[in-house]
Amino acid sequence: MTAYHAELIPRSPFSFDLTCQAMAAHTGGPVALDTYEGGVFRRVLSRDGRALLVSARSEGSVDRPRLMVEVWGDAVEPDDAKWASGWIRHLLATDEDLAAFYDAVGGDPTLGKVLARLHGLSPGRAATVFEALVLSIIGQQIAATVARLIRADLLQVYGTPVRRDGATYYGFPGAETLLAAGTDGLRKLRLSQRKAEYILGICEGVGTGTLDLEGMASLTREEVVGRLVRVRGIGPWTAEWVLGRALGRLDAFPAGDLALQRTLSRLYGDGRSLSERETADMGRRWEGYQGLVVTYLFAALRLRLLDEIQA
DNA sequence: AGCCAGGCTCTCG
DNA sequence: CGAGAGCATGGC
Repeated sequence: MTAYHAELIPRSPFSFDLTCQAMAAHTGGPVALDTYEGGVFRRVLSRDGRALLVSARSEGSVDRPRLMVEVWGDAVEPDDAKWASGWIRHLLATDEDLAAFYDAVGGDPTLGKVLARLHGLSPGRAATVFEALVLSIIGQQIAATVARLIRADLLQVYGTPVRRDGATYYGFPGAETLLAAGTDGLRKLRLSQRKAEYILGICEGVGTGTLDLEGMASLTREEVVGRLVRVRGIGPWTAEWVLGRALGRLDAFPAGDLALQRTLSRLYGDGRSLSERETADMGRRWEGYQGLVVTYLFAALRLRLLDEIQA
């Protein structure tokens, strides 16, 4: 096995550490899709039927960011390094203009403190819409800890394993694989009957071509949400979540999200829990950047920064 | 033990 | 329209 490398220069400011931590939080667990250990971000992706391990580490700083990307695996070719670099740019959203975001919303004193603590955090993305969708459906309603356990089983049972230095990394299973797993296979992962049906329905649509998920990148926000919500199992929360997580839309805003409602209530409300409508109204304060605000609030929540910010 | 989790569909008024 | 039941499972 050999490896090839490529350099990648993100737009400044860019915090490799914060961005990778957030990625790992979204898809992590006992077995993770995006892993971040010892300063190395790793992810298994397929190219022409070859499962390759793509990794990145930082060789710069937040203000002078520079990443070294590596691609490793069977039958890897020099040309794969550029391909891997393109994926890291997508996954870690390395060319997002964070400075413009800070200018636009930094005037808000409460939010300003969050931005300062998370300077350079970029809104990382899922590799595909399909992946974001399946993971979102798994995460619907259930506690985050339970979702992590189910994700781990999904990867271990149906993912594409790549072994390196005694560790195993998993690529996300394709629609055909999950389709073959069937209802029984998915239920064994502790998914409800309905969630299994939702996921299989999506796999079927992807397989037959009636559901073009990856083509949604070129559509407007309204078009994407409109089409997604028509799919069984996808409601407003999932559609907005996928819009932000996979398509990188900075204005995606899952107003129905319980954790988001609680967080906004804590920071801006009177402690009373916010309704979905009130949450959506509040999102308009940050028109155009609501999704990025959500990224920052959830990161602050995970890192337990809200207590000190509130005080 | 019972209630709730980073929702959605279906049913019923 | 809006409201309510049911879903699976692990934590508290």
